[in-house]
Order: sequence, then structure tokens, then C-alpha cells
Amino acid sequence: MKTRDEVRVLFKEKMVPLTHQRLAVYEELCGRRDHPSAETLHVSLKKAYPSLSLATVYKTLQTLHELGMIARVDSPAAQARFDAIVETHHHAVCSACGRIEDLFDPRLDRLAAPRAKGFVVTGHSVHFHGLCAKCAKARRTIPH
Amino acid sequence: MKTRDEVRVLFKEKMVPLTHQRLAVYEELCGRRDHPSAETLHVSLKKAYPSLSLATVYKTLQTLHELGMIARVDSPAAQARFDAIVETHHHAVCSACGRIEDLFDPRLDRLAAPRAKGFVVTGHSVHFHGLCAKCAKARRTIPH
DNA sequence: ATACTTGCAAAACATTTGCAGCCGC
DNA sequence: GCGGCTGCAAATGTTTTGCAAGTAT
Repeated sequence: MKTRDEVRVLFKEKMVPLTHQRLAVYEELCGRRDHPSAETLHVSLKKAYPSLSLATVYKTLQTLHELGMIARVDSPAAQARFDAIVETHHHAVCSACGRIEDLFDPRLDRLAAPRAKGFVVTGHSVHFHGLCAKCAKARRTIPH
Repeated sequence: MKTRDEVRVLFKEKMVPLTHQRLAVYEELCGRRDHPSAETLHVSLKKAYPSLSLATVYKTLQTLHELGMIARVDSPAAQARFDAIVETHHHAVCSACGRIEDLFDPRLDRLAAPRAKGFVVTGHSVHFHGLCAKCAKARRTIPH
């Protein structure tokens, strides 16, 4: 969690205007640990900022994400993707093209269950993210 | 990958009618390793089954998933969820209520990168799934 | 025969976009 | 003042649903 002044500096560094809405969204998100959706944030913020629109929340979340100030939990793909292999395995997801590769590695299958109080673990999955061979090559060939 | 007869037995065991469409969706999914979306599967299947509707593909994928014959990759939540903590950490996701808890465990941060040919890893995340304390308790109190 | 499924179309969501007017810097 | 942001509304894209007609067992 950053102080309001640290946030101000971050925005100035990146040459991105800091508006009331952006500050409000960021502070609301910092104030909760339940990983809210855009919709949920919007509902909460409406109380203090009745004119705030849902579209602005979406745009702001995207901006904050690009600034590296917030993270998205889970899937980089909005759309569900399916797999005929139900046995335990893991995935490498390409951030550039969305390609998903299977990984079979017994070491990844044997991770210790978390010591979260009361959470009953039935399984786990590991996602590596990065660039697939094709996209990594393309990026080396044509930088920027 | 299961043979057509094994699939037939599986459906019979579960008392679920096996239709041409279901067999087609399952065999198409088994035949590819690119983790297609419902839409992608529908496009491919249209060639052989022009009358197959997208809604049926969705319903079939749901059915196959409930039978444990296929897996969904990634997020159990369709909707994006956000996190103000950008430092490396991991998550426990409740399958019942969707609650997402943070996990901080340095052992999970130091996983070996996959030996997939050419994949450039920039990071990884671990999701444990199961039941949160609340849902686990509810299920013990009122079984079924 | 009959219960369950399919296909169609429409609805329900989640998210993005275009644009006029407003606001931070 | 100016460029970028906001809010509105409409568009887009994905997934779900209701229902009449068809089909597997």
C-alpha cells in the first residue's frame, strides 16, 4: 500500500494525470483484501462518488495495471479455454498470443498445501507466464 | 484420451445420454492440444456438423466438465478480479463461493522454470483450489 | 414412449468504445 | 488553454436461458 503522496509521484513520473476517480479506485482497492471485480468496486465507490461510471472504473483499472500498481488475479484470457487432459499438469501461457502449452513436471505436482486457516485444498495449478518460442523470436527480430 | 467405447461406458455409468454432438465435441477436444475456446471448437466442428449450434457446444462442455472428462484452464471466475498487492504472492480460490485468499510463501516463489522448448518465462503464479473455511464448515454441517 | 437434448433466438453479463463536455496541470 | 479524462450510451463479445421440435435408450 502506498501513501497518497507516493501515488502522486508515481503518476507524475509516468506523465499520467492523477484524477479524483483514479485515486478513489486505487485507495478503495488498497483498502480491501477480497480481490473485487470492477463491478464490485463500482458499487462500493458509488456511495462516496455517485457520479462515477463503471466505464471509468474499467479504464482506471487498466491504467493502474499498466502502471504496475495493481495486479489481475488469474486468467489473462477472458474467455474460458478447455483441456481434454484431466490428469494433473500445469501450463505455460504466452502473454503475447495467448497460446497455452502443457507442462508435465512431477515437482510441480507436489507443492505443499498452504497454511491458510481452515482452507481445504483439493488441488492446485501452476501457470508460468512469458513468451512462447514463436513470440519470443518475433520480439527479438523486430524489437519494440 | 479415451476410446469411443470407454466414453460410451462413462456416459452410461453417469446415466447421461451420449449424443452425436457430445461425442463430436469430446473427440475434437481430444484431438487438439491448443486448449481451444468454445467458439474455436464450434468453428472447427461446423465443417463436419454444419447444424451444430454454439449453445450446444457450451452445454456440452459444461456436461463433460461435470463428468470430470475435461478441464477448464485458468480462472474459475469469468470476471476479472483485481489485487492491490503487486509483490509476488499466490492465491487460494474457493470453488464454492469464489472467495480468493492471498498466500505468501517463499517456497512457491522459487519454482523451477519449465523446460518447454523456447518459452521465455517472466513469472508464475500458483492457485490452490478447494473450499474456504466458511464453505468447508457449511458443507460439514449440511452435507449434500 | 418419454425424458433429455438440440437448435434457434433472445437475454444476460462483462467489457470496450465513441464522443461531447469537463478538469487537472 | 490543451490534452487527456469522464460519463453516458451504444456496441461488442461471451455465455446462458427458454422453448418447440427432435432423438437416444
